[in-house]
Amino acid sequence: MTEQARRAQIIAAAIEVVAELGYQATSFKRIAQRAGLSSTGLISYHFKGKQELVDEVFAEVLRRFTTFVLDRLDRADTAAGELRAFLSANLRFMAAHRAEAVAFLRLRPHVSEREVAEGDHRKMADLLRAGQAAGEFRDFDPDIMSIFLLALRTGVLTRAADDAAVDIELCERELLIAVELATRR
Amino acid sequence: MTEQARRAQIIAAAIEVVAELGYQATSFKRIAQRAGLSSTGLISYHFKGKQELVDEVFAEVLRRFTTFVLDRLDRADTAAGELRAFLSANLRFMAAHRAEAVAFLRLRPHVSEREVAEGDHRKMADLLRAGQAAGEFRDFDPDIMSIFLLALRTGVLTRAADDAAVDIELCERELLIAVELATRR
Amino acid sequence: MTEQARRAQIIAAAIEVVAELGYQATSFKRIAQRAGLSSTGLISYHFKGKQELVDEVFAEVLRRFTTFVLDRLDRADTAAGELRAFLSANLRFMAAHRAEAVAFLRLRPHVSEREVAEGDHRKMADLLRAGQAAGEFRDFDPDIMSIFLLALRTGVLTRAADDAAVDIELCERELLIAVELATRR
Amino acid sequence: MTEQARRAQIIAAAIEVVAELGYQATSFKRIAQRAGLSSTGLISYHFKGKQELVDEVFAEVLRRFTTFVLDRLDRADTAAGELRAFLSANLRFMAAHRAEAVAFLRLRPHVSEREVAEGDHRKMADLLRAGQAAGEFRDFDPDIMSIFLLALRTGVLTRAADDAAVDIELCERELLIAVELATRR
DNA sequence: AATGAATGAGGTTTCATTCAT
DNA sequence: AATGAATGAAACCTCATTCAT
Repeated sequence: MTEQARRAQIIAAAIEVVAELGYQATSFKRIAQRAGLSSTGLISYHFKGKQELVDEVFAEVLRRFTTFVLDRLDRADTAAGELRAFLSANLRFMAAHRAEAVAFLRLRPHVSEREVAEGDHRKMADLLRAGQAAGEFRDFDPDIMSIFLLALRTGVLTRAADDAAVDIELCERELLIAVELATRR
Repeated sequence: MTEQARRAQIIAAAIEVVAELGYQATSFKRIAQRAGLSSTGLISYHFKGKQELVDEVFAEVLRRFTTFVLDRLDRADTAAGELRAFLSANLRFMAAHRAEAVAFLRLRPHVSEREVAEGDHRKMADLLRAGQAAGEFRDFDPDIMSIFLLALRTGVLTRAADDAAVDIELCERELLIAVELATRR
Repeated sequence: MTEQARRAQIIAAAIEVVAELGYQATSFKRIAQRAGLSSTGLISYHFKGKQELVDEVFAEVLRRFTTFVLDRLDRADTAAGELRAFLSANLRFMAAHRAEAVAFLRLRPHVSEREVAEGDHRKMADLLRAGQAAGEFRDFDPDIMSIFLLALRTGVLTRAADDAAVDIELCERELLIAVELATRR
Repeated sequence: MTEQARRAQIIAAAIEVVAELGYQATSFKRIAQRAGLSSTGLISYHFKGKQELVDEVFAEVLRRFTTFVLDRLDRADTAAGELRAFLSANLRFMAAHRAEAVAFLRLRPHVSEREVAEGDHRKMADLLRAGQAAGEFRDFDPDIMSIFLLALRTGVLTRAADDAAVDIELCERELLIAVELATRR
């Protein structure tokens, strides 16, 4: 088996275990069992340590998340449209890729480089500034509003992660309305 | 020393440790050191197990949090006013009682009865419904809006917990405006 | 069992294991077996880590070694006499306390503070200087001669540790003569 | 690549690693990294096990050491002269080939056949006996004096290995004087 | 009520060695 | 001859919990 394939297999198993049992209960032993590996030594063979594994798992999830969102962003031609598309895509990711979304939320506090886990803030603030410059948004503080919008994103995802009964489509509709009201000129 | 006093002492130490080092690094050993206890056995003696300790610590923090917030809710005579007071009080709790607030955020995912950690939702939804009945709020889904508002509360607190440089008063002002816009009739 | 007694027991077991199997093969598991402990965790309970254990074991051996030697030093009234007594006592320690002596040699390279393991050099050089000042010794470089004398001490002990057939009393007589010739005025 | 060349390459890397990091930290992994090998399996392929590798590395270092010393022994025409040349050459080996000298000292305790590591003793005793027969040396026990002289050799080298600031030439001069005094008729 | 030593399971990690290719 | 992934034992260490005193 090739290095890349094995790493991918381990990462996939880790995502599942984290999503099901949470970060705390995610041990090398459980990942190895889930992946059908013969020993935990194999994980150490492919990853320098637990932190590297966590970082790579998170990076992989983030990559899929980002790709998913970006794919749904290109059609937007206004800042407000882009913001709507961003929020919609975020919620839909939970519906379409539950395990990854849950793993994303659970791993975030344990990623070694905080920057990676919070990479969205700057981009979001820039988008808001652009929308203000274009006259689409009212005159709020873009850095603070960025905190609000990402808090909404994360909070709704967390709620959906905790309670599978949450109606994500309904959340999406209501969220778009509320954000529109809170940001428009 | 009385049973109650001992438990309070242990809980106080646990709050500090959780706030400083996070849930993961919070072991009986560290709590005992912080509290100046002679043995971790003393913790096991007063609490049935780690989960009970965690639950009680969270309950205690939640009690203080709730008291703090309720104290600032009395004066409100409208639903919108109460909502504003609730949000303000929440943010101010972080400024006034940082350790408790951080412990609250860090313990929440590990509390055994989910109900406890999310007790706010029903009350918030009821408040929103009352406001809608009184014609103060527009016609959103109160359960969903409740998710949003608590997501904002938690997200802003989390951000402030991670980054002490966040200007909580500015957040408060902007948050009240945004929520007003998103909820008013 | 009291803390002190347990530590002493573990240290005693460690001395035996190191003397018999060498540093490399000295694991917590083997020490625990030798001491009749239920688990290696007990060692970690009494010593912060392996390095602390090693350091304490060495310190204990060194203490016994030093006491043994000092007890045989006080009768000397000249520097040359003290030097002879020192060398004699060193060799006799091997004969009288073989396990400690072997452990001393085997642990020395792994002690964390080099200073401790090489504490003799300064004192030896001082003794040599005193002897030169008193006209007992010829005009060698005392720091270098100190290296030679301790090299002789260590080398002979090492030889005796490796080969139990070495006649230590004969070594002692010959060593005193050789050192006398090499150092006298 | 030829078998012999590969073994030599591995041995060379092992010498460096042992000299730099000590025996304990010398793993197949580090040797492979140092040698630029693709896998630790290659080491196992060329050496039956770790012990064989250690033995061969030591044998190789010993060979170079011996050659170096023997090259400087030819000119001596008396036993005393040969002894002086031997000691000088030993100290100079450290100055000229530090890595090999340090590896020699660090590997010696781990060589499987003790005989190899202590091969010098018999030859040294023979030299001493010859010197006594020729009337150059006084009437000491040659086997014991052999222990002393090799202890001096090893001790000084060890000291120089631990502390690069030791002045080897000064040691050499002082050593020759001391040994002359201790052995001459 | 309190102590503090003891327990044993479980964690991550390193290691020499093996094996299919 | 070489590769590099795989193996499984063994290492040290931390943990919550138990228990005799």
